[in-house]
Amino acid sequence: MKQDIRLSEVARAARVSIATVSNVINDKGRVSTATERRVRRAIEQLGYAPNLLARILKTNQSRLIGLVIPTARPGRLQDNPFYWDLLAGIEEGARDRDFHIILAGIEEGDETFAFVKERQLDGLIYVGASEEGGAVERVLELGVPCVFVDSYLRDARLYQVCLDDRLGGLLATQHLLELGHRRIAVLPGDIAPERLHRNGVLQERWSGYRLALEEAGVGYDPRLFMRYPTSMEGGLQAAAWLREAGDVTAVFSFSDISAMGIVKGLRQEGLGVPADISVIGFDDLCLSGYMSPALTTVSQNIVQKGLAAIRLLVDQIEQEAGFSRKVVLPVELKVRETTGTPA
Amino acid sequence: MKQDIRLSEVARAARVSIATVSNVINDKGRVSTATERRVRRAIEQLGYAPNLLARILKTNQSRLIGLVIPTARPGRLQDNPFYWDLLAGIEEGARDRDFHIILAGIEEGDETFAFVKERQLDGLIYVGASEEGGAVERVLELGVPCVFVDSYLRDARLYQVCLDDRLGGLLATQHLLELGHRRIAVLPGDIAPERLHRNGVLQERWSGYRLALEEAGVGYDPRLFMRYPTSMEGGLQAAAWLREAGDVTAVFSFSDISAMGIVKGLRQEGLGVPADISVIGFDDLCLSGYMSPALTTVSQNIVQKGLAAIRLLVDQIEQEAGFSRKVVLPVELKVRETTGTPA
DNA sequence: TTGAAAGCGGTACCAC
DNA sequence: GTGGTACCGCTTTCAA
Repeated sequence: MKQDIRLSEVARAARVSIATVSNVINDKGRVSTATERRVRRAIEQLGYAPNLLARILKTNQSRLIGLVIPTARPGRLQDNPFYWDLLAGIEEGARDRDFHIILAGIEEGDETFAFVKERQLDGLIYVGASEEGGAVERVLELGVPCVFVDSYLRDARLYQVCLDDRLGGLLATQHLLELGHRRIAVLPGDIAPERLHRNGVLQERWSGYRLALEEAGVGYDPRLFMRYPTSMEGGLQAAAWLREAGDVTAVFSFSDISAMGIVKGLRQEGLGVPADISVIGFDDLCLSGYMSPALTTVSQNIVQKGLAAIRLLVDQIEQEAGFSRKVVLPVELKVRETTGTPA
Repeated sequence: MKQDIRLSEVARAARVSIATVSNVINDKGRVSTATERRVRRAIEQLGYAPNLLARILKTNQSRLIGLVIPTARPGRLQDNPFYWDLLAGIEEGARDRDFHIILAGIEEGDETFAFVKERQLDGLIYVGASEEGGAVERVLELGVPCVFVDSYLRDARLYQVCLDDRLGGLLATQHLLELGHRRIAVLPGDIAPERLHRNGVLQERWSGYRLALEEAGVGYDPRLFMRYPTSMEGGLQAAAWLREAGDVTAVFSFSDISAMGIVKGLRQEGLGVPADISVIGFDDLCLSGYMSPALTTVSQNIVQKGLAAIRLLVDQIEQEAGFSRKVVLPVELKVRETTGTPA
């Protein structure tokens, strides 16, 4: 659709030059009150809306932020309602600061990020980036402000938003220990123990788990390390394994979604939660508190996460150097119904 | 960030005019194979990416679609994971057709939709529009292709994607009737019976409910009409009411999210599901099948919904007039664990 | 205070 | 086939 009304027509209607109209629109000041009023009325009457594209072409500021989300990674987006909350926070924050969000689902392997230059994006929020595959390097090469959310990046120069994951791991494990559990299985996700250190988030939660164990003088048993995908399905598989294990009385899942699967699976196998096995998750999805039984979990404010990401990004874009490149959000233990004293 | 490499530099490197480079880029044909190769190599070597904004300014085609989502309406977005699935479908469809999605959370009351003209959007997908407040009229005035998803619009000229809601209502109710239930409560949402006709989706599901009752020769009792918000919280309230009602043996909730709340609430009140009361929902969220007990529901393919919306929109944008303005997606009854024979 | 005019980076028409 | 050039709609010097 073509521009129906443009600057020149407003100018004609107000009997001034286009430069003056432009000055009025951008509040440049140097316009007499009388003319300004004339111009504003003309704008009003004609229902003029400026063409941002033309403006961007000139100013190189698109006020457009790309939200980069790897798709088709099993156990991530499609399966995890977590992302909806995050998105809500990001959109809201962007709107408040007069930015728009452009959605970019990508295949991490072969994405060139051409759209960033093509559409002159002001910045990027990259959710769940991984260090592998080189996608992150390619993004950085673009030279565009970028914030990584829930990514597993060890480079301290990058802007990141994450949680106090270690504390979360600690709190969850301590809670189970205090209840009297000693055989506490752990489900980080679909990852081998020796690769845990490459994944910041999981590594931290893991450290918290180990730390709590140590403080309590409980030895760590590597056989209690489970490896299943971060999804409802993965939780189901973990439940089957738990049943075989026999002596495990509690599980710490690093995500609510798989914790839900575990609870579901355990019950299907005829085991009681928390009667036979206690389950604790991580995330506190909007649904977690409403399950039956309600899930005990480590809570994070996901909407806050989105807001923080936007803030960090906009500060970069507008050169307002923030103090820190990494925002660490707090966690909170929410004790509900899936944990109890061991049988 | 300023354009690092532009057409003119590619032209210089390839020793041709910018017009020729443009012709190569846009596959206009009229270029000799030799020059084309030279140009392509220059593009490659310089890492040139065209500036879409400049192109759009000239061609008026932004290949950008606005996804309009009313925010802050309780019981909608924030609370309902449903939208995440929808979004995934829309983004995927858009990507396949080389469009990008720009997210626009709006307050339905006072949104002017200025961003549509400002950013020269090619089209709009409006999720959950309501006939009230005049937002729809304002959108239509823009003269931009538009598709309404899950909106309650009676104007047959509008492009819409929805479900076979009536069939869904019919199937759900028939299922309960066949199990032997006679006192079947219904929870459409936070809406009065006399206003139901203004809301296409709910009205249709309602018709299905009434129809099934009629076919089975079961009289309709208006006291079984519940009115609570479409959210987990609303379901909880409904559960409290059900307990008071006493003789109700089954409930049909028009959304999974409130059905989950009902199940949760009922159990808290000490009632068994489905032992005392059967519950059936509508949506089939990704989590619904994994709850304990798993929710019986009317299933819709939400991702398909997103894809259909994009198709309908792109057909409009590219003038490929489709047959029909309204796409009605199928529903399917998924019998799981929350329904059974009455006590 | 106001206006004329030179771009921003492309597209497309029209000569050659 | 190829190149010159007039726009697209706005911002921004620089003069008047």
